[in-house]
Amino acid sequence: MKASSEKTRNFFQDVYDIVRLVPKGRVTSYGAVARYLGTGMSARMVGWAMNAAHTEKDIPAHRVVNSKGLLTGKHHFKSPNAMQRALEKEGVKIEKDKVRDFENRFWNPAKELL
DNA sequence: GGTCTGACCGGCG
DNA sequence: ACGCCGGCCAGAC
Repeated sequence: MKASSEKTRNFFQDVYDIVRLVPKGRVTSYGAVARYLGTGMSARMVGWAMNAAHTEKDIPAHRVVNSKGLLTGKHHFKSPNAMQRALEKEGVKIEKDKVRDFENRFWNPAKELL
């Protein structure tokens, strides 16, 4: 039986892996990743994992937004505009801190990684 | 070992 | 349309 510490470690690992798999020009939501991991409603954990991730790991956290397509995590980046700039650089248009055509740009791990 | 917070989500007034 | 509320999980003090 694996220790609970290893379990949590997998949780972070999974989040990193999924975010890394997000193709350019696509965005995903914390809730979507959370659901894919089976955490269900605990989408907050996903964002939390990101906080530790984007600083040291090469995680494109800028491709992860909330269910509304809002760049909620931009304030946690080196610069608040860094996230928006990164997304626009990849072809994602941002309008007032929210992703344009969010539903169209949405990348569902549970569906794409099916 | 108890308490608080956190890059969320969905529901309700 | 907007604001407030609880819920849920895991880590930090």
